[in-house]
Amino acid sequence: MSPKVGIAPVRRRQIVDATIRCLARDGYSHLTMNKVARRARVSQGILHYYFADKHAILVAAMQRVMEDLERRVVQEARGIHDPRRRLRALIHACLSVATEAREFWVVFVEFWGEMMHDRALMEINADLYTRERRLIGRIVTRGVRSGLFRRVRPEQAGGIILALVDGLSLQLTFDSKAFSLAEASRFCEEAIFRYLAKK
Amino acid sequence: MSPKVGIAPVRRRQIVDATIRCLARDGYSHLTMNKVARRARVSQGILHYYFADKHAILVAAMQRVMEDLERRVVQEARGIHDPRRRLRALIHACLSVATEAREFWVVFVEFWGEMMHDRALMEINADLYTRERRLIGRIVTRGVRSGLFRRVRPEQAGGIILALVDGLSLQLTFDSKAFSLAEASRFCEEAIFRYLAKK
DNA sequence: CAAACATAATTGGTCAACCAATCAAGAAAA
DNA sequence: TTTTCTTGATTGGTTGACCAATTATGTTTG
Repeated sequence: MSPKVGIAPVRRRQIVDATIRCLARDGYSHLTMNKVARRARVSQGILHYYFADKHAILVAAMQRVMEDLERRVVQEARGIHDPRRRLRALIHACLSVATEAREFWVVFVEFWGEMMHDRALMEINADLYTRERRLIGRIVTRGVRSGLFRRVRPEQAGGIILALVDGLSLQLTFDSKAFSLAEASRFCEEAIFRYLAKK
Repeated sequence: MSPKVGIAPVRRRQIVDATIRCLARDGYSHLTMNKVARRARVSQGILHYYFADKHAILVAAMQRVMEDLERRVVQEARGIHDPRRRLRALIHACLSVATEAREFWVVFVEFWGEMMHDRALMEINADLYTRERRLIGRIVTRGVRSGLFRRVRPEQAGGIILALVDGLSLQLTFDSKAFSLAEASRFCEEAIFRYLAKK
């Protein structure tokens, strides 16, 4: 009645993974269905069996990239209770994505460019950032309650920290001579802790 | 001996402008020579008369976007002598690009995605950012000498401030419900002045 | 001054390559 | 056998690039 049970999600993942690898390798403007099919080791036809069209594949790819990035960040800061150390871990996790998980970061940045002309992609991204701001906001709130940080709006602090991390990641990526990951980490921590310092 | 002298730069500019408007309107992945030609009100053939290929047009377009952005920022902070006010003006200039000169900002972000796979574009961008870091660095140095700011590495401060501005511009662009330009300006100034504050 | 000339600028059409999407037909699992 | 999966060839359409022919604009010369 239902042959090859459970193959659908496997195939979908296979296709999305191949898409991400293609994007990382050749960029958005050189992405073709043929390349994706070859990299996923399936026929062209099957792409349209599992996805309505190219755009649907891109939406799924962006979803996976965002998901992966979020998991990476959440996981890195988990298990640490001291807000200062937790923030430090989170900053390091975010920044090291740009250098160590370059593939993912490249695709992430590429999506920013496309988002501007694609409501569906824009919303996926906006949701991620709202969650991230809140996540960071909660860490900061804890620090305020513990008397470590000055009183500050959690969402605002989240926005600032996220902005700083994104901006430094960008410079780290496309201008590698400017400063190293270690330096960027130090700068970032210093700026953030001064921002959060009590007087 | 040389008919229509001086028309070449005019045409080139015409073509590059049309390219930028196309990018702002439809995005990188939908950019075609035909669209550019139509928007520039010239024939398709002439594009290849003035530029070797599509890539050459894109390089010229990126150069113009970067140039324009830099001019805008430099101009805004000129004539102000107090380092604090100057920094404030610069921050506002950068952030308002994302909202008021949305077209330019959109194209700017689109180029980030393509840069990753294009050495020529990457270098144009790296040069701009080096100059911007130094520009900001000089303002900060002045503030240090005047005793307004704590002692800090100029290039590092430039990197931090630029990162914060870029990151906030991004959130401002693709998540307009998060905060307004005015709020972003305040957050940014607060964070930076706390970062530069003595003790 | 004007006719002949030289070269730059511009056009519109052509073309091979490539693209996303479709489909008929068959393979594989239940 | 029936249903789901999978293939690979095909389709109609688009793309960037190229080019021969034409036009516009100066220069030179008689």
